[in-house]
Amino acid sequence: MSNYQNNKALAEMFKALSNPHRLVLFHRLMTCCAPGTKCNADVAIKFCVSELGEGLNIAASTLSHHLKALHQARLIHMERNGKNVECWVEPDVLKELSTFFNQS
Amino acid sequence: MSNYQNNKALAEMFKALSNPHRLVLFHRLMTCCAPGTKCNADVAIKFCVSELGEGLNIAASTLSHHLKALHQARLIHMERNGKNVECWVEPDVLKELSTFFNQS
DNA sequence: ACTACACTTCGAAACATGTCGAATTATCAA
DNA sequence: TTGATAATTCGACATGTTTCGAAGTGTAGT
Repeated sequence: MSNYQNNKALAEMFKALSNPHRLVLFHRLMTCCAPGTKCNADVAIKFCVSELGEGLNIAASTLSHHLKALHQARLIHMERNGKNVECWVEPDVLKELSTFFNQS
Repeated sequence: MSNYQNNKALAEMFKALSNPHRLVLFHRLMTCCAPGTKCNADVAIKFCVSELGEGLNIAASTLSHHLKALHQARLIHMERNGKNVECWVEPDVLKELSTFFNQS
């Protein structure tokens, strides 16, 4: 985290994860593999926006706003597929964040 | 991150790290060992409040406010020692955060 | 007791965030 | 082309954050 840009980018990731609703959304995308197995699949499981929001009891506009925030922080990817927009997490970002807290 | 309390506590940690100034402060405390060596010392290096704020160009009251936020999020420890207040990071919290992003 | 130093609390100002409903855009199917 | 479904943008409001200087608290030395 030596340079300023990196610090700013990291702070923006943490800001995106600082809201309980967004943290749930990210966690749903993050735990892409079967429980107990190591996540090393090349193809991440994708969720569409409305699927992700299930059980959260927030308006669709709020959900969209939160996912945009996660996307702008470069934590998740989003891609339109027909009527839906699919969201997923690339393993790279998990590795980056994991090693940040694990560094010497 | 299955239960609600854990989610809330994690979100509060990320909120504390979401401010660039606080992230710098935390990082200074976190990188307690010599560069390139694994941090496995039992005794964390401690900094007093004013030392931590060096070069950040923020008012003492702002610095105090930020450290309080890190402390309330359970990211850092604080203890008065004479005129100074010493701050440090316990390795446990780094491990917790590292494994969160590394989980299956 | 007085002073100096380190830090915290308070009050205020500017700014950012979370949330909603309504309106808008995008896509597909009939 | 019309309608249905999925998602986003907009405007508004309440609430929270960042920051400062001023004032207050705690500790050590004179």
